[in-house]
Amino acid sequence: MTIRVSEAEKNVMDILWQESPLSSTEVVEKLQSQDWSEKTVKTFLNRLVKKGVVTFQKDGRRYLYYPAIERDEFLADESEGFLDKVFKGNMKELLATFVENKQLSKDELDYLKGLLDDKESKHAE
Amino acid sequence: MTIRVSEAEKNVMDILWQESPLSSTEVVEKLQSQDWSEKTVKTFLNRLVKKGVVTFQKDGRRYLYYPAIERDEFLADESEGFLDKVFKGNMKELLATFVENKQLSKDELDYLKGLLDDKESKHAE
DNA sequence: TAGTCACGATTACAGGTGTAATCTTTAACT
DNA sequence: AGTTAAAGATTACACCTGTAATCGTGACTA
Repeated sequence: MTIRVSEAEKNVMDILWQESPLSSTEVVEKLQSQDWSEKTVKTFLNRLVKKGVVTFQKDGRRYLYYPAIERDEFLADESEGFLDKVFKGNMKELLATFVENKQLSKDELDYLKGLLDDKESKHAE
Repeated sequence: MTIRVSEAEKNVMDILWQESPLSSTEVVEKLQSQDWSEKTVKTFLNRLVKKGVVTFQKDGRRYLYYPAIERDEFLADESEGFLDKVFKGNMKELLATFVENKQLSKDELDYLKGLLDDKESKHAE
């Protein structure tokens, strides 16, 4: 089940998660900031299809691509892997690192507190 | 400055961060659970030295290895990269994903709240 | 002192990744 | 209908990674 999407490919997925289906040309356009050759982007689309994380429908001579996995599922998966690999599963240390090293805005702090309160109340149940 | 340590190599770093300096043989022993050949471990040590993240002192015919980078610095770096690459810098989404998907113990929740209170008070200053 | 052994250095090799260029096919234009 | 341009398919190629095996050398042993 472990999804294997490389870093560069991830940028392509992000585009498709934002909007789909898209033709390869459209994906290329939306990735202008990456400064990749059109060929490069098409290579990634191809690889993503082979990996089973992108599918397509034919539309005449071209394909319309769309993601075959959910963004949320993917993020959860990546996060789990990161926690395990970098922090050896130590959630407290991970959270501490993020909270310590990035100075969070008051907004972000409050948001996080809200999340925690939610969780805490579920514990109470 | 961006540190580049592969996943397998990271296991070696973890050993050295726990205790150093260590001879290659000692590192191999401490990595038994990984079920790697001794040769493999030595390859990693070599690569880590070439990457400049591990150094050594000679002790007769063998080397005593120790980390050349701080664990904290490394974790902060990796975390920053992860936030950017996977969550495109969206800290709130990252936090939500972790807090939602892993069920935190009451202990972890309290710990985290403590951190937040600390931070919040600094905001007030 | 000759042989062996253990250590680091060098080499190996397949699969993944970044980054394209070239090939093949076919829809579309003249 | 013939030509062309664009789309996807295939091929390229160097570097990184996982996973070792082999080489060269100096230290230790019989």
